[in-house]
Amino acid sequence: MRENGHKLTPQRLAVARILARSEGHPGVEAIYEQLQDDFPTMSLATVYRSVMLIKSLGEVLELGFPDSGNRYDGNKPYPHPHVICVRCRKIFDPELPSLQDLTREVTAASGFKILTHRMDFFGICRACQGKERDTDR
Amino acid sequence: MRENGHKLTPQRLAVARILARSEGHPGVEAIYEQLQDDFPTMSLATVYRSVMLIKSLGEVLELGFPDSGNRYDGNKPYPHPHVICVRCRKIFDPELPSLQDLTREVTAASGFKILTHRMDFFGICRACQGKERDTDR
DNA sequence: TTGACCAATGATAATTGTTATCAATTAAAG
DNA sequence: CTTTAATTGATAACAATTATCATTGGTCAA
Repeated sequence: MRENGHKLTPQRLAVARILARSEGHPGVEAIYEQLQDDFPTMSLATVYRSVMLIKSLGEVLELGFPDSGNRYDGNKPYPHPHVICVRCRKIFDPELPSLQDLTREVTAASGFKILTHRMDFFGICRACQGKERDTDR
Repeated sequence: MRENGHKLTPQRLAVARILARSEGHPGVEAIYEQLQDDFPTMSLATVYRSVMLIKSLGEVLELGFPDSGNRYDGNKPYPHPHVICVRCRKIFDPELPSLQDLTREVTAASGFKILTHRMDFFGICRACQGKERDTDR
């Protein structure tokens, strides 16, 4: 990761590293906690700023949720569908061949110049389906 | 609109009426402003509470955005795709035949029990494409 | 290598959209 | 009408994020 007129600080490097390596889609708080070992004095504000910068460089995809913090995907920093477990909050990336057809249809149906999109499916993951739930008792 | 153990107040009626009649997808603030004529003393909190109640009755769809207030759709209170203009913030409902295939693929690919979904396309609407933009000068 | 400058940091205040609190009001049932 | 619990209005509290500002520290030129 090289910079375009931005200073390369240890803090930024650390955040970028975490984003690049995380398989699950971490939130700012999760990133902050992972940094506690190596950077105990690092401010939460710096985590926000670093993530914002990396996002502006197009190296991370931001997944905003209105009721809970944003999550970040550093592995596929371009729009793609997500499947989210409403129980354990895990996020998966499904392969959806029909997606191509759909985006074509959107342009045709709306006349918009489409810039980006957001596609989230919410449900119960296989693991959580296995566990007993409240309604069973 | 009848109630299931909830009192029918003028405020709730007014909010429900606005939600049912609005073609554009209004936010709480927009609803609040429309109410100023008939209910000048009505509290913003009551707007929030009324919308929340109506949502819990399944009569309105909530569209949450992390950076800007939520918007509401009282005409189609079930999950469906939206096309949103990033310039004027207008929201349209496109017809997307491929949607059926896509939801099938999600279930197959993820193993999730899908409960709901959220599908937003962001771009520039036809009207805003016509207007000159900053980059032109 | 050193020094200076300006961007970045840390700590915290401010902000925004939303929910909670609570005394006063009012819809609903008798 | 009266009673009573739900609802309202006003405002405080809240959570996630952004802004502020004095201090620190990368970076680059000498």
